[in-house]
Amino acid sequence: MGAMAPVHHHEQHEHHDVEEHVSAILDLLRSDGGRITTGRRAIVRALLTAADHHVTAEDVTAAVQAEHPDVHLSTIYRTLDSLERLGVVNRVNLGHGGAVYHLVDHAHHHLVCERCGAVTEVPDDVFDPLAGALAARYGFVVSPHRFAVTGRCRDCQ
Amino acid sequence: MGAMAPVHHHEQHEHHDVEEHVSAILDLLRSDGGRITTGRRAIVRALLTAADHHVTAEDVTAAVQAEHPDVHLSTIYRTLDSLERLGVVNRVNLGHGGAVYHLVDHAHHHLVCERCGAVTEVPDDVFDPLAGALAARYGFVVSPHRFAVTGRCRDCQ
DNA sequence: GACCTTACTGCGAACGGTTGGCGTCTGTCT
DNA sequence: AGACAGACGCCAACCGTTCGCAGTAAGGTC
Repeated sequence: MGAMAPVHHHEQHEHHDVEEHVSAILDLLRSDGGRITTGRRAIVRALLTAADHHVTAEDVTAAVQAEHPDVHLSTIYRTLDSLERLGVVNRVNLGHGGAVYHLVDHAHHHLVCERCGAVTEVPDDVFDPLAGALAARYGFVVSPHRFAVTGRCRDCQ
Repeated sequence: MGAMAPVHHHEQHEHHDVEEHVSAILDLLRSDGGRITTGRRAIVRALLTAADHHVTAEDVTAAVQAEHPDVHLSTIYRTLDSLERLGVVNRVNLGHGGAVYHLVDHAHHHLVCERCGAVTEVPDDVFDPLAGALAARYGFVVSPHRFAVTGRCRDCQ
């Protein structure tokens, strides 16, 4: 059995991880004086299992409402807000359309194509020299992952 | 006389420059098939004489309406839009509140403090290494001055 | 200078994303 | 179990911006 269904085991394992992670985040929420509701649990789960790392409030709403139709949009905003304050997610304003959220441990910056709208993730280290220079010259500490760089992607030159 | 009122002369000179600059931009607008109206002239003048380099559509509206009260907000948006297409101004989304516009020849990037909202201008060259790295690694060409970097300014650490 | 085309205008309504107030409900601590 | 503080659904308002409309006027052409 073990050798016959490794993928299945793997999925179980991932599922287990997700639930554990969900609980950890909810605990964080509770230890901050917050309360745990089914809505919040679903929102956190949606964040952890999102196909894309960049989800809009609308994306989260769709995922959550698939299972819990009466979780209201404003609840999603409020919960995402709480999660951001707790440092669980980052909210990034990509400039066009709504903001996107992603987990802080998916640390990266964003390149947004002003033509086709494509979002490219780039690792932090590309920005390190810039961050260093800004800190040294201006005393300005860049907030990690809070901003997007606009330009033209490879395909849209 | 010349030695007695240099400032006055200087102001006259600046004023002359501004009107010349206004005309140059309006000519650009016309040569693109556009038309010149008192509203547009006032909008361009407002841009050129703005105290701050970063003006919101509201700022422009206030300045324009001081002299021409019936120039409508939507006209300002439309004109700023045209000017951006012509490459006269850049529109920058600072993330909070409205977008700001500035002349392209005031080339700079923006550091926005997420705490106090202060905007620091930084010269292009600080970003050159980053822009080079993004172009080399991702084929991504950064749009000059279209984005803002979020973080904490020196006073808000 | 009159004319005609077409762009620009003021107006106001609508948009999209987000926030706020309300009264009710429900976790959580004791 | 009871009490209190959050969180909830609902929905209206918010802000910056865009759009459609009908009217006006700029600027090339004769």
